[in-house]
Amino acid sequence: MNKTRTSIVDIAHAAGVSKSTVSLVLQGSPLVNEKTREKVNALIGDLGYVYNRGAANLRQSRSKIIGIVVNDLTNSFFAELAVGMDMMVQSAGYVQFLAHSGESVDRQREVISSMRENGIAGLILSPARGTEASDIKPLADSGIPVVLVVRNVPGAKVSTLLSDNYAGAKAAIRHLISLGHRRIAFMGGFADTAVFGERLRGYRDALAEANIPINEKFVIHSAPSRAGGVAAVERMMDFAERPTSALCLNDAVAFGVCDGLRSNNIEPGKGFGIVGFDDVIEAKTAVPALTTVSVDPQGMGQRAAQLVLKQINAGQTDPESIVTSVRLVVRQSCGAPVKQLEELA
Amino acid sequence: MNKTRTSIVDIAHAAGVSKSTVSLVLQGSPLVNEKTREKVNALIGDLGYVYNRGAANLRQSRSKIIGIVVNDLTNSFFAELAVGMDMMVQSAGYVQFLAHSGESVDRQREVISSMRENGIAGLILSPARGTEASDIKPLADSGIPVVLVVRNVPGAKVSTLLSDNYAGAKAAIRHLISLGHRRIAFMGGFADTAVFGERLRGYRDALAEANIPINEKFVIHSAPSRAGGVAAVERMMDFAERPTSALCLNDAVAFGVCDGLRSNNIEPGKGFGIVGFDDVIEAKTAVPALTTVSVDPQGMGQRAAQLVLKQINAGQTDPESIVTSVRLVVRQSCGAPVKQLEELA
DNA sequence: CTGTTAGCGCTTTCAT
DNA sequence: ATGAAAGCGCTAACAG
Repeated sequence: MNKTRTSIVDIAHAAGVSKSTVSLVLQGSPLVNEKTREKVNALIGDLGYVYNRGAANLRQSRSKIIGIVVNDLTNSFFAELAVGMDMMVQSAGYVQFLAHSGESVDRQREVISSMRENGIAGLILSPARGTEASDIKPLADSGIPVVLVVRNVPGAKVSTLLSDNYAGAKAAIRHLISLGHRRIAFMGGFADTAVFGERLRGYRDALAEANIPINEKFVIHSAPSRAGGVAAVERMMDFAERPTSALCLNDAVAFGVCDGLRSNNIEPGKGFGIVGFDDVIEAKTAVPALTTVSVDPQGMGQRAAQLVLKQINAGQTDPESIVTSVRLVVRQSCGAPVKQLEELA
Repeated sequence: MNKTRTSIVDIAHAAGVSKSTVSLVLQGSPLVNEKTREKVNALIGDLGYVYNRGAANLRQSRSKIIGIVVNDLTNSFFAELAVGMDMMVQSAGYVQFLAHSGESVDRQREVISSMRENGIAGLILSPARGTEASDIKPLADSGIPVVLVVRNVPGAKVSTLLSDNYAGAKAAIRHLISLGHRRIAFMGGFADTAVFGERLRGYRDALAEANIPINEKFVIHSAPSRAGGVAAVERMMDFAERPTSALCLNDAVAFGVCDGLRSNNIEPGKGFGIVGFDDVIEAKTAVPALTTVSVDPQGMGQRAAQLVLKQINAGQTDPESIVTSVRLVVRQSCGAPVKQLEELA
């Protein structure tokens, strides 16, 4: 209703004190007389005063706003990630600008610069595909902490949270072993990406750890796609001694493996154990029964938020630190998870 | 790096002009000499100046920030909603505080008040269950436009966007009719909620419109749940003349109907046409093949954003207006949509 | 076309 | 324990 919001001087005037005193009350300073404090607080309620954080920010030249840019909020993985961040940010008394880049680097650039103008104290970025170091350089250089999540940006000297592919693969294989499997394949992908290498290494080490000799034929290379999954199964069908289960490079491959098995009259989950890395590529399509390995997105979000907050409070970003190793969990999606080996058809 | 960001006076000084002139350049005023403008713009680039929108907001006592609070970002419906809002908000040159209340009214209250202190120009709220008019009253009273989406808050005198249940049901029935169906059931729910009434009315009117006599037995009441869907099918199996398709009260019922059909050896989508209202209750579980009627969440988000923006620009909220009727679309989820009647088994 | 001046609402020495 | 005064970075009259 009011043309101008009631301000600190309004209530100072009404209380017959100076605005400095009111400011002290607002900050909960112990220096102020109990009576004055009460009077002031009463007036604050009566006049419907609301603190103007923008003015305070200007004066102190710092803010309690953190920026979050997510490449695809539509993908439930990233939505969960955002929720995790939200939790930490709020409980630290901050607010967040949260924007969706839709995998557009242009959009992302605009949004980041807009957030910068609005005075964010830190930024968490789940980068759009194709993001370059130069996209975040100005921000980082100006002393605003930046934390990258989920995806790496080559050349960017900022803290980054990535999932631990090695540990994830290891966990998956241990899971299969614990269910009685010994002939376990690794399906999908080619040795041309870091991700493939890390996951395969986890596969090898977990098998070695269990004294299971590695059958090199069981590492079945194929396109890291649904079609690739089908192809891998076709390859496998020719083996004299077939695997009883597989770790798939990602969920797309896992879906393809399901397809391939079905067309060979094997029921996935029942006739063959599958664990897929959950990269949530196809999260929007129907999810078949599957056991997946994935990072806990909310947990990752929380950690990311904690990290920016820490850097903000530290007053300076230590741009060299590259953080990794997010805990991975084995979880079941709906339907048929991998069964004990004995129960398989 | 710099202790203090370079400001308008720094570049004014460097350019040998006054800060007012720089300000004018920043605002793209035509009053300023071409040469000066160029010089200033050059300096802006060189000195790495970034506009301090907070200061401007303070001076003008208005902001280009809008607040969005969503009850559950984890639910893909609301995530899409948020994305739709994001689109409009950004392209209008605004930024958004976006927070997740997790269905907690307390959390929601905190978040709203925090946003208020941070000077939002408007608020879009997808209210947590149990939200009361008093939760938004102070904001609205202070002249900040508030728009409610998806859920109503009784007693709140603010603009509200709800889905049009009547039109949705009508669209669904027309769709089934266009596929050749004439014996169409309405499954799930009891006549105790407004939603049920509206959807049933749409069902009736669409049938009437096509001169299809209504068979009251085809309105099969049951719990509005998955179990209720199963029950409805069981009931239907006893009919001498069975329906060939159904509109289900919501997706939960629709899933149950699928279950029920399968246990009677009827393949849903192939042997029986199903359209469900997509309330996205089970969006996080596997989605069976289904044709659904739902509001387009992104579209709804966009409309909500347009509405707040309009009210912000109008300079005053017209608190009486209650907007409804969001367009509903018939869409197919993955798998088997409803077939032409002739193709049914 | 450009400079001067006066704040926006708050915090923060520095006095008192 | 409280007040006076200066100033954060910007805009908006109003002069010139």
